[in-house]
Amino acid sequence: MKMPENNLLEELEWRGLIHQCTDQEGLAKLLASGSQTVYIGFDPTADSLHVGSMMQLMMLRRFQKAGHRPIALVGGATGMIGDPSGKSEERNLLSAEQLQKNVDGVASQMRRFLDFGDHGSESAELAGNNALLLNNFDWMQGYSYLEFLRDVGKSFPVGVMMGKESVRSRLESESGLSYTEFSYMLLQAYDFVHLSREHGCLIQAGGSDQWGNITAGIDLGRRMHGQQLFGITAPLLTTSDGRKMGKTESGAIWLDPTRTSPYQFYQYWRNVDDADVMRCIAYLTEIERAEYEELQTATQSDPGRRAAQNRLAEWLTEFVHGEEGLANALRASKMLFGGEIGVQTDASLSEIFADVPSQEVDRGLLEGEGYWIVQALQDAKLVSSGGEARRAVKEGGVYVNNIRATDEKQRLKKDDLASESVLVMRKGKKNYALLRFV
RNA sequence: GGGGGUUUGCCCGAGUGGUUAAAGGGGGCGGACUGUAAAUCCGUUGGCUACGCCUACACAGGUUCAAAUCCUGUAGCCCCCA
Repeated sequence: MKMPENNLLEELEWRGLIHQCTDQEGLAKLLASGSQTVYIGFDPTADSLHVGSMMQLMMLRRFQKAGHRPIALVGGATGMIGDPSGKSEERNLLSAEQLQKNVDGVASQMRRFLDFGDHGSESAELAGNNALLLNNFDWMQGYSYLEFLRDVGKSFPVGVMMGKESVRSRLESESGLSYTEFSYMLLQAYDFVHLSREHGCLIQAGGSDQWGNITAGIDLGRRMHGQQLFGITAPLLTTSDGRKMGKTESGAIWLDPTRTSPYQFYQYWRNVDDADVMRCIAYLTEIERAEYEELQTATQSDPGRRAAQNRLAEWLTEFVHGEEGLANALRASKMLFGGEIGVQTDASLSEIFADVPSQEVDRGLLEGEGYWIVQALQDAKLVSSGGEARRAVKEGGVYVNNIRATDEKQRLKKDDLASESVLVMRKGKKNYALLRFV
């Protein structure tokens, strides 16, 4: 068994990953005394993880690398209830089938972050500090309501529960709080106690929004078994103006390449604001302190180079999508940002423009007098009316195969194709659409 | 139940019989600048194969050569009296 390294907390500290900690000195002693077990819960609200959970997975990974054993707990049971923390409204309940699908999807993605050994199940528990993947549905499903109330509910003073931020804010809001969500805290608290008992897990980590739930678990552990448990939370990954990172107008950034392509993933990080980029590097990557400081200096002295953003995007894309994913993202980025298209093959265009929506149109349109550009823009769905198309051309915002079109009367012919059968239409800086002539 | 007011384009908000497809601002979209940024500046922002035509100012009808602008009715919002 690898001996734990002492500098884990130091590392978390310089990375700014310690937001709150129940007993940092005690925790430091505990971690120094030998390999510990730490857990973080993940909400299976979708069948893929997004960048929000990435931070938590990296946290577990950091523990594992330091010689501790991480438990990734997917909330098959708690997911059925819904955590009110940080939510302004009552959540819709997920169906059992959907939940199972989500648990499976999320579990497979975790393998990139954590070493589960050969099994990734409880049987691997004895093998060093292999990670464990547990589902709280397994121990909650058979727990009767009556028993639960006697064992767990008895140790929960309502006064304390009412004092929790997550409960208070919801009670003050219009939407209120259902009894179901009010009870959520008990379930998560019990998870911690269960894990401490069954797996010797004394530490729970999480985002700062989990503080209330974590401390509830610690209290419960003390009341039920006189056990001392530890909690540590990381700050939430927000932008400098206070919004959650990892969200775009079109939705969350997912780890699943079919939901968010490696190219989009790469682009997201490449475009992170200067004010946020160093925090992203600290929170999400394993870039070492020396390089971190170099990048910080580089960002200050020569922000235009965006050394930090590039490094961040490359590091994360490679970590999540592998070398090939990164290579594709880089290639596509180069071409989509002003690169000349020249003569290509259908195959290579399809690969480069994998994320670009495409429309099929009749090949015959290119014959005779040709395919009117205003029509082409509409067919490509880049504009919603002919007027808008004409305007776009007049404004100089239309490009065919990355060459600016200036004449709204222009007709496209076979010679304009970028490959055997594809035309690359673009409006503005980065709105692409492919037209496939079939 | 009685009286008064209000209703404008994606949003806010001018306009009170005739160059009004509707001032101004916000937002959006283009462009320039730049770092695939921010800020700034410029342009544009109903539809139509389009120097013209069509549809639009809550909805329906009316007056007029002509209405977002006047009249009537319907609906939404607001205020006052009971």
